Amino acid sequence: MNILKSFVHDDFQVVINMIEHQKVLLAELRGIVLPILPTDNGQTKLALQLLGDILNCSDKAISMLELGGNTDKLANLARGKRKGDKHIMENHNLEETKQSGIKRRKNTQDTCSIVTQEPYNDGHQWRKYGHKWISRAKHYRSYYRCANSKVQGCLATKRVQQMEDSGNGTLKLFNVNYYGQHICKGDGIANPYVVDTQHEHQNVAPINRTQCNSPTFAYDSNGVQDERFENLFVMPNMSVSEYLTDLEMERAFEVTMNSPSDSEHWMFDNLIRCDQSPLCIWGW
DNA sequence: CCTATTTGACCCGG
DNA sequence: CCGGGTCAAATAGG
Repeated sequence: MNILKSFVHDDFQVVINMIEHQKVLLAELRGIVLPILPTDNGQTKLALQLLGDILNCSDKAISMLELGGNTDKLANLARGKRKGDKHIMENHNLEETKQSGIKRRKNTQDTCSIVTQEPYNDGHQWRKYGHKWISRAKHYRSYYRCANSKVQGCLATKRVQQMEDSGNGTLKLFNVNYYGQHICKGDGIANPYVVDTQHEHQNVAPINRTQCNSPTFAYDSNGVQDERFENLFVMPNMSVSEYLTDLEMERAFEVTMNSPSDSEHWMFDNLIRCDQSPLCIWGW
């Protein structure tokens, strides 16, 4: 007999909420620990991996609870496959499997992707030039290029794609892919303010995971964060996604990217910068 | 009126 | 042929 069957819907929801809270606490802990950990250190990497594993376990637990004790689905999930729900696994592995799917990318060099729970400001001003429904991802994908692309010929572009949510609809993940380096100077920076994450991290939830195309930093399915993004923070405390619909979240992304007035609400990476701009997300 | 965004069409690689 | 990336005309908003 499945013990889960004795749970009613509300019981599951309580547990889900607890796990969600646990994730938030873990994120806060991560924000506290990361700045004091030495970089280029094996133990630091191990710690990051463990944190990622814990988050991953939480996500899986939530997914299982979302299935509400359906033993068949649960068994399939445990085996890593779900009948009639193939797209969910495909979405989950979208970034890994897309290598063969991506076509006609002009500058596939200097790519970098960031997965964030919230819209975040990367410090650059972007102009949207496309918006397309991606069938495999079951969400729209937005295409942006640097606002200085015309004036300064900056070729930097980015792609914002909502990923599958955590299952209970309250956690929306966005995968932000960057292509090409910024060659623009100054004007493209949407926000001149930089919050010192070394001192402001107490109340923020750090980003979960990142990915870069460097061969030495292959994507880790366990969510191990690239050390170059250790201090990339997202919106503090509360989750915007708790209040917004998909479209509103999309809009929030756009507004955030272009609204300097929101500066005090967002934190930026203070490590990942390039020569051209103090806020350039590139650093290599 | 100018600028930014939206959106359908087109292009291209697999 | 299909899916994904980009273009550019139409539209919205200041």
